[in-house]
Amino acid sequence: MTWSYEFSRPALTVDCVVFGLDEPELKVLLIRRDLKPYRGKWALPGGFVHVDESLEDGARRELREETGLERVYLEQLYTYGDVDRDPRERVVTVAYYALVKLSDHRVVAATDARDADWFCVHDLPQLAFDHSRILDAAYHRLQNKLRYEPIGFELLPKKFTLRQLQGLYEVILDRTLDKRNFRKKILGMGVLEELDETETNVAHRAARLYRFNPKQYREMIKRGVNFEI
Amino acid sequence: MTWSYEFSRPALTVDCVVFGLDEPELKVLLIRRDLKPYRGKWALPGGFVHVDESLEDGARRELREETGLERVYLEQLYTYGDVDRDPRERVVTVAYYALVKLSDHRVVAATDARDADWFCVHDLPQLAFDHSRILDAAYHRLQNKLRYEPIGFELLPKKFTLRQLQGLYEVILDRTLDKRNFRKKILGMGVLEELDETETNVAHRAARLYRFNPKQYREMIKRGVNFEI
DNA sequence: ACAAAAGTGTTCTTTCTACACCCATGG
DNA sequence: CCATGGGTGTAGAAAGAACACTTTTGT
Repeated sequence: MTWSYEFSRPALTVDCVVFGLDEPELKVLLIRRDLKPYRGKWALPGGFVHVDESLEDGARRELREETGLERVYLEQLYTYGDVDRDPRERVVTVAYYALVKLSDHRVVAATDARDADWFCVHDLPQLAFDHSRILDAAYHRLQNKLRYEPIGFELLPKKFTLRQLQGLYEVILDRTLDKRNFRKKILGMGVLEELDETETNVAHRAARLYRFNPKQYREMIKRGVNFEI
Repeated sequence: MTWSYEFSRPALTVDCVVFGLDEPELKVLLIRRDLKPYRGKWALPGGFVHVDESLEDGARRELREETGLERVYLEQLYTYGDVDRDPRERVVTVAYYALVKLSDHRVVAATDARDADWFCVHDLPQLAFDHSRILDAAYHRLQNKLRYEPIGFELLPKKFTLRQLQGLYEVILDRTLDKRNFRKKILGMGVLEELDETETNVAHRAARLYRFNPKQYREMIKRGVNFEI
């Protein structure tokens, strides 16, 4: 461990894969680059880490600056450090993924006079740098994590129907689920609060609304039961 | 994304949590610091990332330089970037964990005239920096990963008994397993090759030796079956 | 012959999977 | 009254958990 190469450090950035549910589709927020390498190509929101902010703070700051998003679920994904992943110079990036409630964040784009847009996870444009690879990893992580942690609720409005929840699982896991088994399982865990409210403005029987109860979830964990769909 | 702070980049290091099985104990390899902050304290092997090497290459180089270990199983764990995690200056570290066959690497210490030693995972000294936190995270990752990926074999000699394998799972998962159910499950997966050899030098009936077959494992994955203990 | 660990099946319980009809509501 | 999705239970299959004795070998 020496200090000798002090003058040639890799640069450090953060990049965020932002997922949003635009029922019935799962989408990702991308930004069109207006700078030199890959100019005009779509890329993940992100940027350089400041020397006086933590990695997560940096990721949140970049999200705010580039997309206007705040207070989202954010989790570190992986760190990418191939020597030639940026043609300009050595850049190591710490990738995060975020889950946002599109219901709360309808208007997102162009905050920074930049071109930003939501793309279907299964119909993505070519991306700058190694961002496709990062996005793939984020999607796989989301698929895995969804199965044993209650992160799906981060993508739905606070009040939702069981049908919405099931649709969310189906689109992310990319397979159909049995309606009765799904309801049995999720209700059996006792982490959903049944509300005295139903959907409105639907041309058929209105579905009951539910709310995720994090307190009940934590108690369930303490009991040693684990969330799993 | 600007280039304006070019002159104040965080430093970038890699640190490795090296696990080894010293039957019946799970151990971790630590190095005693001989430099300024936390001098004399135990720490994870690691050091600065060179500008012309990938993160994983850096981790492997540091492992070689500080512990003499080569060709080990290595996987990225998490990146730690709290602003004050190093008292000298801003240092972001990409943590890896490694699994080594102690049978192949009996002699490890002092390669670099440094003090290195193996410690029981459940009886660790105070560590420098935030290394305790990193080690905890690595141990949890190992516990989780062990349950659904065949990484345990990285800690055993090529030929091993079912008892050794079970002991490995028990010490890492920190609970006892039923012998018959364990054998049924692991043999039922068809990824172990039964050898025509048995233990030697034991004061009781000698157990049969087995070998992990990665090819059979890959075929099992292709069939959509998943490894899970 | 004894100590020490190897090796081996069955039963019960729990969880998972597959599957079809009536109901409520809005148009 | 009809179209649309909401809501509900059961039976069979598979997986998981609990459990005890005989065999082999070295000393």
